Amino acid sequence: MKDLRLQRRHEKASSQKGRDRVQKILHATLDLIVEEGFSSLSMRKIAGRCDMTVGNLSYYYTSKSDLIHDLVDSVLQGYQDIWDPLISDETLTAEEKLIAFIKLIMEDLGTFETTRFFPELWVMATHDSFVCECKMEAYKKVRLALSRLLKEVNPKLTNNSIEALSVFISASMEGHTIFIGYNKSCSAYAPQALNIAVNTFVSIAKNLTNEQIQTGYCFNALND
Amino acid sequence: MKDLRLQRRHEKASSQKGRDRVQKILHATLDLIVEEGFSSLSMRKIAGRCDMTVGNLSYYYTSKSDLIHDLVDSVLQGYQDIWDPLISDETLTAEEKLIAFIKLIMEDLGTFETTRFFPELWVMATHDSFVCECKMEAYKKVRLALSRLLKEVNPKLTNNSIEALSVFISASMEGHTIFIGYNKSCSAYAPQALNIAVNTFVSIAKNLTNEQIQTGYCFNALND
Amino acid sequence: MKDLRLQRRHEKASSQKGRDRVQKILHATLDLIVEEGFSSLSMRKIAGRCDMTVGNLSYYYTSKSDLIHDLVDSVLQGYQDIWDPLISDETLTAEEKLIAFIKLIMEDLGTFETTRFFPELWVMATHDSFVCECKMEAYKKVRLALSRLLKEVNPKLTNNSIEALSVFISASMEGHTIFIGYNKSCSAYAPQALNIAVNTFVSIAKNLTNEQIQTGYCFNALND
Amino acid sequence: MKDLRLQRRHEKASSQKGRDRVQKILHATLDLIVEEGFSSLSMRKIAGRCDMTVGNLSYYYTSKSDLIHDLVDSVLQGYQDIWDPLISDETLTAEEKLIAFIKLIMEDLGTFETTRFFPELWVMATHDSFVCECKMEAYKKVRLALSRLLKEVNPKLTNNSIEALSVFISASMEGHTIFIGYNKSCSAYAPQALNIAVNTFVSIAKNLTNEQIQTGYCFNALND
DNA sequence: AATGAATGAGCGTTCATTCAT
DNA sequence: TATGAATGAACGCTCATTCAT
Repeated sequence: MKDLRLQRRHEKASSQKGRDRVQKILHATLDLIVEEGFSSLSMRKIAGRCDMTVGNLSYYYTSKSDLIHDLVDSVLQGYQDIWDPLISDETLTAEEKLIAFIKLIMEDLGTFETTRFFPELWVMATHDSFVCECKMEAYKKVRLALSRLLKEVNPKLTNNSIEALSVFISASMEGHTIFIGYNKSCSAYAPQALNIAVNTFVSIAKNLTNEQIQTGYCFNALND
Repeated sequence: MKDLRLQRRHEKASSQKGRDRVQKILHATLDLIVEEGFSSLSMRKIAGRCDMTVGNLSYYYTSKSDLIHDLVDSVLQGYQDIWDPLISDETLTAEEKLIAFIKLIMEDLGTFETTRFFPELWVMATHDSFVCECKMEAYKKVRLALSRLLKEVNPKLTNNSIEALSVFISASMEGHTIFIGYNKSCSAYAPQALNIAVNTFVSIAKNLTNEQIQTGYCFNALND
Repeated sequence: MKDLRLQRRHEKASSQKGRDRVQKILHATLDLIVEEGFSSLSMRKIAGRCDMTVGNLSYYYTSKSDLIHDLVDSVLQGYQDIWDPLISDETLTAEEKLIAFIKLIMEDLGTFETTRFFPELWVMATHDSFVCECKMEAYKKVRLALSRLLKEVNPKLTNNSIEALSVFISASMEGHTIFIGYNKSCSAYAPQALNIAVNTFVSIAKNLTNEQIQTGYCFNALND
Repeated sequence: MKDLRLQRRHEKASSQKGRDRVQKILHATLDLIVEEGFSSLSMRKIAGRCDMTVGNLSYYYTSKSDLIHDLVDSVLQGYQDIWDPLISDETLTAEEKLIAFIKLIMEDLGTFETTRFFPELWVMATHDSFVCECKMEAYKKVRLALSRLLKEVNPKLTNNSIEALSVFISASMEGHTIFIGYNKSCSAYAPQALNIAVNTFVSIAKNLTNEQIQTGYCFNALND
């Protein structure tokens, strides 16, 4: 996630210095989460990374959860900024966009930051309703974009089927984080996994029927 | 994960009382991780749940990580115990086993404990090499079982393709934890996701070619 | 050790309040070691003596050993500050300085703080390399000063003999700590011990030969 | 102190097994003190060294201080057993015994166990009256033996002068522990220190006058 | 004689937070 | 804006001791 911009509209970010400080804090926090995990994150460590005192850090963020919330919001917005141009690219067909989107996500999830950040996010979201909200919103946007593409590719599917398919494709891609993510045990299979993903997702987008999605498994339904 | 048995061969488990205590500790620990998350787990909380003193808890587990390791090992073994009978069931064909296995996992991942435990496990594994080892071993066994079934279903695939497919299917299923897991935002789509999963995984198991897996996406490759 | 000044150049000693606090902490720590021994010293006791919380104490000294090291360094420097003026006093002859130095040390070792602190230091040094280093350095300086005086008093001695003599005199004096130190069982003999020490050390400084030091005991060697 | 025998007349030492156990405990305790210091000694560590449980250790020694007291008593008695034969050896003159005694002590203090144990003893004695009593008694016996020899060597000295001289010689020798003891910074000077000690102590035993001891330093008193 | 189990206090350390300056 | 200082609670862990069996 090289291009991740943590741009905040923080209240203390009125002056240039304030904006810089907030940026520094957010980057330091993200780095620490990604390197050492959320569970060992502390205000002291963040302040240390920024060469500031704890007291001063408290000036910018009244509480730890304030900071976490701002960070999560900011990081997820950063991803949004990467996806958006692709989704709204009018030079591509729906299928091309679908393939490009799959590639984008599957490749991003192999980067160090994404591999480390998202599992932390999933856990944080379980125990923090604000983070949960942010996470849900972000994933919802992904599914919405996906749904639009799927609808175009296979107009016969009902809205419910489309949405179910979006969930399946999103979930399947995200799941790869912990298998072919950065330095994970199956990283070697990342290229093949991408191939399988593209082939599979495009194929089911085109061929899966409402009946298969809603009623269950019909032997040989897909391949005759 | 209703049947999860945390049976430990702990050194202090020589007497009945010792064995009971260890069981109680492991269950309390699992409950706490599942309810409040690993990052807020403390020896004091565990001891409190077991109506024992911290000192006494320390008698059974010298260190917190000792306890965590025993727990993780124990929980993952519990899953093994659920999968094993199915994998070795000789009354079913490979395809039937594959379908049953997919169902087993997709349904289990909707239970409260699994939904909560696994994301915590993924995070723990990132920062604890023993937990990482356990996790990898457990997933490896799943992929091994999967690979055997896939080989039977589609003997034309090379070992590398088989393994890549195992990774893809495992990852795709695991990914559903955070979407259709217990009380997650897409839980309503759990039945459809299962249908899609079964249809999709069986289909790609049968029809995907080595070329598609190894070389990339060929337009219309799957559906003509 | 009445004049012992625990002047620290501690990082937290930038403001007056910080400097005062650090002083208070060091004094409290020294007092506790001297009264109750190093083995029963605790951060809580130190904080209690200073009317501060443990948390605040930790603000000044990140770890217990940090504090101990600063203390030891500081105390030993304090002794240095007492000896130095005497050693460099140009109004006295070497013999007069030697006598004055012996008196200074033998009398100091009868004070409560010295009697109690040094045995603790010897033990600490055995199990803490930093303390060991400090101790060695301090004693080395004493022997160096002693060696210079001895060389002047008896120029015929080789450097090795001089140093051996310094070791002997230092060791002999230090050993009195546990016999004629404050409230020790032989405190009553302190005046006589001082007399013997002065007479003996001056005598051997003047009369001992390289041969006696290097080769061993020659009957009647000293007294004819 | 290779020959150190820790022979106890412990109440539990009625049976052979009981005696063996007590021996094992005492040796383990001494080893731990010598290796890691009294301040880090714990019942657990002792029990561990003896391959017994804490509970069983408590059967032999009701409390930690019980054990320490028994150990100290036992160790000091062990030294006594080494000195006694020399002191009562009737084939030697007083001066020869004096020299032998000095050598015995100065050489013993270079052994690992003595170097480590005695400083710990000095510190323990400061904060434990029983240990203090034991230590005083042991040193008293040394001084008594020394006094007898000194009286023979120099009958003109008054009892007070004799005792003062004993204190001086004892203290001087003991002080060498922390300078030329096992692995100490001046260990290289051990041979010379022994030479100086023998020459010096024999010389002052023969030549020091009551006046020098009681009244102070008279210039050139010793050497004309 | 020996074990396993338990207690309760204490340890050094880290923490988020607060606040005067 | 920024610092230094302080609090009070919690952390994982070790300890001597006790006691039923």
